[in-house]
Amino acid sequence: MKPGDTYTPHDCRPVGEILNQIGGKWTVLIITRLKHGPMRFSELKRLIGGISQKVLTATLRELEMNGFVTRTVTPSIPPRVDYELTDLGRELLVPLDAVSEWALANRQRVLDARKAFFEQNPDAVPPRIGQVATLIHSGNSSDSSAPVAGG
Amino acid sequence: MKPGDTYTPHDCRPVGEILNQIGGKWTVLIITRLKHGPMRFSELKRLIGGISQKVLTATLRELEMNGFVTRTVTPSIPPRVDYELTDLGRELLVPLDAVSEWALANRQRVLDARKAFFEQNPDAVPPRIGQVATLIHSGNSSDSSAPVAGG
DNA sequence: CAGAATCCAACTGGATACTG
DNA sequence: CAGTATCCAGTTGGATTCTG
Repeated sequence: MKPGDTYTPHDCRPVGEILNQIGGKWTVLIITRLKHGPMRFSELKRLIGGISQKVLTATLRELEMNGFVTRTVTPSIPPRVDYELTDLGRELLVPLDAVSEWALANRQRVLDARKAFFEQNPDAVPPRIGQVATLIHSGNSSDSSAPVAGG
Repeated sequence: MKPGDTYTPHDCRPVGEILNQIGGKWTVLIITRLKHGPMRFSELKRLIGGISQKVLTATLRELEMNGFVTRTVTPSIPPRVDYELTDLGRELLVPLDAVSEWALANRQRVLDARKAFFEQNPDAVPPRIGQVATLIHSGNSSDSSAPVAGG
């Protein structure tokens, strides 16, 4: 875009829809968790940690609807359900994984930035929008009560 | 990972924190909107559309705390506030933009998958988790009341 | 084990009014 | 214009209980 041009937000809207799908609080975590192959419901739940059964079920259902994962029921006793990435899901995994990697690689920088910010604005109060930001104020976070993610 | 290995979710947790930060409903939109340079509050609001002033303010504040954007106040009358990506923000933009691009490029495939799913499960009800999924059921979506995003 | 259903507190975010 | 403060309805999601 050359300076002077008016930036036309042409195809912005449609993307927002999809982003809402893949930008859910847990979507990235789930999809990256399925990176290495199919996984059972309980495995996912345990690996992710901090997600309730209700929400995990709902999120998986949504991922299924959007064609990112398949749901395979094995009618044994006890029953067994496996979730696996579809081709579409595996493709989405690529950029999502990049985000995940970035987050892992730059965690400390963000933490530092946050620390610096609060040193300069001692009385600033972290706004809560959208999903919870688990680390919020607390400088460090060897705290293991936080949600999960990564690669 | 070789088969037989137990997948160790080593550094999963910390990343989740960061993901929560950048995975907010509007974060991706805002950051990609700042791609081409600084932008005023009202510009952002208009470009994004569908975001309330309260939430935009809060989200920007959070981005600022995390070191992704700077906030520059020009004490004129009327006042003027510009937001701009920091170095950290510009780095984050890279993977985030990739996600955005992917969403744009694959919108139709997701829509098709959704359509197919609902044809097979006529009585399925889209679960609502996390942020709203604006397109939900409705087959197509030339509907322009949806949120925003993209490149 | 996987998940559906119910209950309910907590939080979110929109609308509105007001300020510098 | 940019933002804060307040009010408040709607939604979310955790806990719990129950089923095949």
